[in-house]
Amino acid sequence: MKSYHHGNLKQELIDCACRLCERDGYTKLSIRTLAKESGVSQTAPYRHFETKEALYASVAQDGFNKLSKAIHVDVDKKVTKKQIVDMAIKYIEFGLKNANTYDLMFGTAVGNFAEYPELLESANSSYENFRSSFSQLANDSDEVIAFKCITLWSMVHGLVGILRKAQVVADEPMINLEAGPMSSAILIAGNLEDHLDKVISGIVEN
Amino acid sequence: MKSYHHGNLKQELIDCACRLCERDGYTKLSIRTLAKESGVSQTAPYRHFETKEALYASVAQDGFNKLSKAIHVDVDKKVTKKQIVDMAIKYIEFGLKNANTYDLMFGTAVGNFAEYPELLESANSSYENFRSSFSQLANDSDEVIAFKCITLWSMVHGLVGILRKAQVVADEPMINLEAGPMSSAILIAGNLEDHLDKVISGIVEN
DNA sequence: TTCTAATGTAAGCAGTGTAAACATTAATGT
DNA sequence: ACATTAATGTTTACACTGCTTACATTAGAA
Repeated sequence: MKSYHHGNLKQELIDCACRLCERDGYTKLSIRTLAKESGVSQTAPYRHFETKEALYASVAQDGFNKLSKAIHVDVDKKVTKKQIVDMAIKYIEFGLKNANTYDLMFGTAVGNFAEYPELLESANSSYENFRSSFSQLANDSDEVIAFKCITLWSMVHGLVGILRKAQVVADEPMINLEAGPMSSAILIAGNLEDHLDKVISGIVEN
Repeated sequence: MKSYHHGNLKQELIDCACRLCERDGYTKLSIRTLAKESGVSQTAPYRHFETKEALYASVAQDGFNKLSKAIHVDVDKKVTKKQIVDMAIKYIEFGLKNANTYDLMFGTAVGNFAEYPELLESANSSYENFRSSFSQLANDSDEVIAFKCITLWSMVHGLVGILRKAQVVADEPMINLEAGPMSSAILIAGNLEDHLDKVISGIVEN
């Protein structure tokens, strides 16, 4: 005995989309199967998402919120370099554990974040996590902070991409990643923490 | 007066696909329009590419070949740090100028390079460009070379991603990229070369 | 010259995003 | 309390997609 109105369809669609996107990759997601999964008609989702891209935007937003939590550093007290390194590792772990969602966040599936204000805010907020940590590390100008910040962000972002591709590009993978839980991948990638420490030192100590 | 057999369909399909992928993004490419563009029937392409992914693989392969040319450094003589920095800049320029193709090369559209041996070889060859340059820079073990190499590659790869997103993520773009020719974007991103030099120093000087 | 493999075509299936017209109900204003 | 409206659902349909199957043509090898 189900009522005509679902009651909480939008959130259920988002949750379901997040699950399916992460499981199968966002390209495999169809609005029709999503609707079926939620027990509504094929076109019901269009009452909540104007286009498929808008749905992607919601999934990406959820991803940025989770990323913010994952890399959060308490900035009440002064931030140490070690905390920055930890943050970098947390970031990379997030990118590897949530690879498909990460694609949605940083790929081209959502063309222009400005069209989705909530996504834009979540993305900016993730960036702000990076920025504020750096601002508590040394007495730099905003400009220098921004540059250090972007340099680190680029590095961890790039590492996520390369570590994922590494399994694929080479006959003998350049870094031997286990398929299993990614925390062990970090261990296997071995010197990663040392290297992050080294390169981050290069960034931090001007 | 056209003959039943096209004569050079495969290469024409690849060329056309490269053009359309770079212009509109690979998601917009359809095999049907590609066939129409080449004046053959809808299903003719399937005689040369088993699946759409196989077509993507050819486009990606072409991308890696172009990348190799773009970043090539003559390794007969000893390589200087400045040459490494130049290579990094060339890489970033390539990624920004050929953004859509770059997505195909490093995204998930082609799931497993090993299924496309020619693609795999081109990709490995690009990597080898990086590796051999580093090997001419200092007397490091293969392992150390590999790690330095991956570290730099990750950084420039990440920069490509972030510089592209930067225009989108923030209200005020973090780095003010011109939409025009990307060489000017590099100029506008201003301190980029300095920063590359700085961070690369951190990598290179162990 | 004949046979075969390579390469082309035609027709059709199952699935997609999304638009338009209509049905039901929750919320709102008097 | 009731009428109206806005929100949210359904039905139907269109144009498009990747891909399969069965068949047609022709280039090249035997």
